[in-house]
Amino acid sequence: MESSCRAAVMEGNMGWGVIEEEGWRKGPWTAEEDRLLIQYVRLHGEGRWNSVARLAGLKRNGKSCRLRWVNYLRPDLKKGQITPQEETIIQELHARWGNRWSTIARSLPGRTDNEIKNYWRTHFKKKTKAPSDAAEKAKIRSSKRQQFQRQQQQLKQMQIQQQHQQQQQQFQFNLDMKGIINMLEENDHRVPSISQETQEMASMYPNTSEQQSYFYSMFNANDNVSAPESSNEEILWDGLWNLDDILCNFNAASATTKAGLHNLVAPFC
DNA sequence: AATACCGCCAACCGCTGCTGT
DNA sequence: GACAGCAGCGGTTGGCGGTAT
Repeated sequence: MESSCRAAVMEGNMGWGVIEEEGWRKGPWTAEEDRLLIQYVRLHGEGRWNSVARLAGLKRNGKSCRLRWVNYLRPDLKKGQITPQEETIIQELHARWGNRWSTIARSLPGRTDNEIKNYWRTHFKKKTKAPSDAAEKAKIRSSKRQQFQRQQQQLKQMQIQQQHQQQQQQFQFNLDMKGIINMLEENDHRVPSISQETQEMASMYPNTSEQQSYFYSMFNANDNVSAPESSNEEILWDGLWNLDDILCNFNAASATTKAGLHNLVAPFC
């Protein structure tokens, strides 16, 4: 919103928003263009970006539309400054993966590769000014990485499938949790301490051991209760941030009330 | 008060890899 | 297997706004 206004202002002031030879508009997006793009994605979903111009009546090329959506309009984007936890994760992951911004972004839900890239450039690049042959070293690292990636790819695909199945189970579990919360609200009595409660909640699902262990890992991370083990490093890192997020919410909702419990479950929905 | 500098961010560009034919 | 089209990625650019001089 703010940016759209700013964009519109920029366009007005600077005469940007050029029409290319091919007829594509360039430069800052207007509020109207944003509206059309959002409408298009609602109707047709993400993807097929080259159809956007035709179907949505936008004079933007597919690339531009995709970028605008991914970096700014997506509803699941996290607004606001990078938190210290996120900063730590960015540093860790950059040390691990280098400039693979999209990979890093996948571990920071709601953050875009562009955002992380920009953040890194402005916050860390100066601090970590490398020797002159850094580019060469990076190339070598990159080729090694690609080799490694190919080897891992097949394994990864299998793991992704497994992960997807787990997510579906988790989604169902969250729906169940909502139901429980509704029940609690109906009963309208004070909720006991969160730790005790998590055990009670989990015990309500005696036949779904996976859900139970996941639940324990989320809410009892501070109590040294073992989380489900993952053999895959990336899944582990993906989970790391989610866990951080949950713990933040846990602290914020530390009042042992039903409202607090609401906040704990909300991030999954 | 003027201006130089810097951080931030949106957007573009070129390249690469994937997928369908 | 070759090719074309497309999506995605990383690098780069350029303007705005805040701060220092």
